[in-house]
Amino acid sequence: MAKSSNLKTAALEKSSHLEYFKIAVSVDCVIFGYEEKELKVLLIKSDLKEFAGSYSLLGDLVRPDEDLDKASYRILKERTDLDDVFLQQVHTFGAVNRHPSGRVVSTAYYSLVNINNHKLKINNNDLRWHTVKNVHKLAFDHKEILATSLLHLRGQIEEHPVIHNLLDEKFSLRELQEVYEAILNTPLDRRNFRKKITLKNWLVDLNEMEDNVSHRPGKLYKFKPKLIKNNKLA
Amino acid sequence: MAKSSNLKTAALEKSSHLEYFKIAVSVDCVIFGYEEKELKVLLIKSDLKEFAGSYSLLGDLVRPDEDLDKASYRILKERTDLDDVFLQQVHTFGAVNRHPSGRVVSTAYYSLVNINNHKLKINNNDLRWHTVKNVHKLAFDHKEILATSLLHLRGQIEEHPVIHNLLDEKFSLRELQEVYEAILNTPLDRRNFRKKITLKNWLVDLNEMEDNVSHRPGKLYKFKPKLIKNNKLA
DNA sequence: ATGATTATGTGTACAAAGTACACAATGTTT
DNA sequence: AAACATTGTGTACTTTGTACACATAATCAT
Repeated sequence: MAKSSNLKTAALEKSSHLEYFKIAVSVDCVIFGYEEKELKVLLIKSDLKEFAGSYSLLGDLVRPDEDLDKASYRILKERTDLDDVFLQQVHTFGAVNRHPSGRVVSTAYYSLVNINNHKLKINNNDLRWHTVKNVHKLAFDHKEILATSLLHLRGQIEEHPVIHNLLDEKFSLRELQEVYEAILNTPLDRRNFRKKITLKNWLVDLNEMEDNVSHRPGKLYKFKPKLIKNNKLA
Repeated sequence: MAKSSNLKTAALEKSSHLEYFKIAVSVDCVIFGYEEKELKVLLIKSDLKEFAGSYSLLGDLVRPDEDLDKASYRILKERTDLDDVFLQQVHTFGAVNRHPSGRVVSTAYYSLVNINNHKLKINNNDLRWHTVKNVHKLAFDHKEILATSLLHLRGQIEEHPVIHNLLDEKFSLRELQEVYEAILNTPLDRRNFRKKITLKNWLVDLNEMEDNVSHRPGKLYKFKPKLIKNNKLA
């Protein structure tokens, strides 16, 4: 806590502005996953009486000595044990009455994780994956946060290869298309999808085939390693 | 301040989480204007000793009983006396040491105002318009906030008619193009610009001509009123 | 092993949008 | 009336988006 002396105008001197330090800052993480052709989101049963039975996003208060971005990583790490994850700020929600227990301004981050690679700290029924399409009510303003984050995600996947975070390293074009369809909630034309992906030039042909399907196997691809590295915020 | 009784887990009960209420929340407004073919930004001389001589964005702490969005309107109103203004959240900056006097998480908003219509509370030399291109150093992390907001603005003007906030009601296509060129910091082809604008279908031909130019006058246009109304955040 | 089933892999015709580029018309200044 | 400055306009080409059908490869059931 920098205590600066001789400020011309002590705009933030604690002693004279104590009333301003009555707002808490939190982070809410919208953690998207993908499984069985559905876009999922990780939710936890709310522990507040006001929202008994409701689910909410994973959030926590930001510590006074913790960067906002770091707080989002901490929350993700605590909940999923994931260390090296795609995470991006979406929006900050600051309505006065958005939290029943006090004034809390919350910054939303969204994340994409591969569900199968991380069946980790998610053991109990209070913390589990929900199909985004079926999420109708959430505690606090979390429904709005989820909706905003989903729109944000839909914009991102058109321009950036962030979607790789949801898939295994190797995947077929069908699998990739299914992820897009799940996120956009709309069917896509197969030939046009392949043309579009080809134009983006994101993929490497592995010269391997699927071997676990009960029909003609497709070719396997991966994302260009360079793109994946640039994907991280940190 | 809702004091809720019988919380299952009092995640935010003040008494037990006092240490979290040590973060202040502020809003910084990136107020863009346009004058003499240049994109401008409204800056104020910093009143903190650490940044003596530096300029900073217009910002203020958010009051405990004030919505985040409302705070940005208040700041704009206080500084420019503008009431009915385009304002949009950009990003939240939360590095621990971004403010020398304490922990302050700040949410940036950007705004577009017509400089000529609002020569208002800007009387003294500590608060004035600066050409964005010439802004090199700012107090705090405000250079980064400005840069982020400018990128955001560049994205917005391609998709939304927000630019009307910078112009008088009636304008020629040349004037409109000059605003785009100032914001994008690049020259545009006149014929292609006109085609693009025509396709967007944002303008109404007023069947009037410029009368204050010393050359062939251009036709005057205005933005469709419907678009302008949808422009506000409320 | 054969036929039915399922999913892969591919190309063309058309529409929409972006880009590069030049010349005649209109008003002002001298 | 000539020089100047700026408006207003269109075409050819490229790129991107969209609609759409058929042969091929592997599995499954009999």
